[in-house]
Amino acid sequence: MTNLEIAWTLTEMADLLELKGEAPYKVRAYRRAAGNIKNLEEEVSNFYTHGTLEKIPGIGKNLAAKISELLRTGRSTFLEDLRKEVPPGLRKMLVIPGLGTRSVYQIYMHLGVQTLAELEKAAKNKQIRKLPGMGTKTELAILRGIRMLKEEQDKIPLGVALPLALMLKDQLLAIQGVKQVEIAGSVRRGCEMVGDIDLVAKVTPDNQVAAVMSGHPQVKEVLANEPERLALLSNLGFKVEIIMVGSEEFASTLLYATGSAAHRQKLLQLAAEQGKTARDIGFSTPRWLAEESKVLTGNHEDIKQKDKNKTKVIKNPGLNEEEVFYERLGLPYIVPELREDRGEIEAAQKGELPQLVSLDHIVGDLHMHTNYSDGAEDIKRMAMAARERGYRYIAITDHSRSLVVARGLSIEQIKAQRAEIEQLNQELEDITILAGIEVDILKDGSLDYEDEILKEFDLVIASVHSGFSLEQDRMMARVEKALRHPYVDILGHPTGRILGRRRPYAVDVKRIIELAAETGTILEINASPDRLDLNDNYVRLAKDYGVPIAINTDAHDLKRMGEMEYGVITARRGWLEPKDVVNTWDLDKLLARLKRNR
DNA sequence: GCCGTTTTCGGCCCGACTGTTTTCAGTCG
Repeated sequence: MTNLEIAWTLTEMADLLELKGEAPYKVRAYRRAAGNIKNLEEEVSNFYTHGTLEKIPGIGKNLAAKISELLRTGRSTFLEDLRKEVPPGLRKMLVIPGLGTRSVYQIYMHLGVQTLAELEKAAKNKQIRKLPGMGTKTELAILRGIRMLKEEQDKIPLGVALPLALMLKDQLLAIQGVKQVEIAGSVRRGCEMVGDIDLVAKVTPDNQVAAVMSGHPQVKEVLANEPERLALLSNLGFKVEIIMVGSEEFASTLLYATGSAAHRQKLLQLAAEQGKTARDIGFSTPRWLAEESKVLTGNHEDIKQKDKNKTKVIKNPGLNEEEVFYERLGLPYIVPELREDRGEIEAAQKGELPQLVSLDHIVGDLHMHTNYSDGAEDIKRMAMAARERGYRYIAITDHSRSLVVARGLSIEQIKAQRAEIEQLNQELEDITILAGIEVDILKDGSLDYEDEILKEFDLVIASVHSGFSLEQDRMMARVEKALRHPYVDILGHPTGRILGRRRPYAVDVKRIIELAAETGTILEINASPDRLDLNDNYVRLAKDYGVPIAINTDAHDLKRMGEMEYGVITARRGWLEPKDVVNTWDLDKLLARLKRNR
């Protein structure tokens, strides 16, 4: 059992215990344990083997016993008993903003509602407002929340899907008869939310993929087992699709399975314009998808069975061999992140594809928290970890005083932190620490410290952390005031969305981008895979307006500094080049660009 | 349920906002 699976199991226990009305500190202990395990570098099973589970922070005697049972048997009698007591369907309702455990349990007890469908029905039938402490507003919040959930349709964030896909890739490579594996589909394109995980494997006819993967400990159910296609449902509820083909079909299959459908369609259209058939360019629909694609694309020309004899055999097919298909259309290679039919084929034709930013270009991280506020590590450890990543600078940006939950900094703490940073800058070589702050934008648009304080920082990020439900006029006035502030260098997570959980607050993002351009404010791509805020489309718009972007992790611990990758993927999907991203610049150039120094 | 003692018990992130009430419980960050 993987750390992620254990963490998810503990989280389910926490949810069910909370629904049951258990003591809040007990519930929090489960959640903390889950969080610690999720972030753990080492496998929990190693601790188990050595009998040192209780060495893991937040794991005591009780939780160690529960984890031992999980690792020994793959099951938990404790959880199974809990599920009998509290219907697991109630957990999904907790995602609805405004509905907490007390309300969900009330609704269950009074109306017997156990699923989202039943909840929606009860709300539509005006049953909710009859319950004590609930009224029409709650009913509307429920219907709104269910609408949001329906939009997501069981999708999973890239931050969960990508690590899983990489792990599966490694595991597949270890199976007899597997020569190469690549991730495909929306994961490869870097979409922020994905429906399933697609992998394309180059195999020999006697491969053991189906046999091994069907019995895999993380597989809950085999959804389809065909000669060239294996569809699985994982324990965590994700769909995984493995396409198995021979060498000569690998590249075309990868291209096909990577999509997007719109991009594919456009390529075929271009081929037709050039008087070529799909077969001419070696881009015929794979057999395993022939039926499905009829529905997906409605294109009947190209879905005839592939004639292997007529397909040009490509030497050493692989990732780069996808280039051949583009070449045959007279195009340069188009990377997966751009394959969305958002003008990439036209740009390729004109030789105007962007030279996209990549992780290698990133030399700093301008948004991170320490144990001065709600981070887990001290400044030095964050700085050393950044240096190990090859960064040249970081900005420490803890929370401001209004954010009490996050232990926002008092004026005295700001001074103490500044002194410590100066000391560390003397001590540490090859990295510069900037003394920054993530200052709250208060409800009236004023900032959480006076200007005399703000001007002392090297860099200021301004973010909204309260009053999310202001209507658009007031919210925009608030953000505009912050953008116009002379000491605000970066606007943090500009829309405030949390994927699958919280909608963006009521802002006009286009207007924010215009204002950023006007005021010289940098906009953030918050790289946390829960946020990815700005998203790819707005990033592209910001680029069009010439607004520079900072890709920041907002890390609260060492591990999450690694989430830079997701921010970079989002930047690439937004067509950004290194020049558009301020934390690819050297420090002098960056500092000179800050509003305060201009 | 965990942790760290002041070592077997008491503290653990706390205050604002919202929707429901008419004094407050629940939710959220």
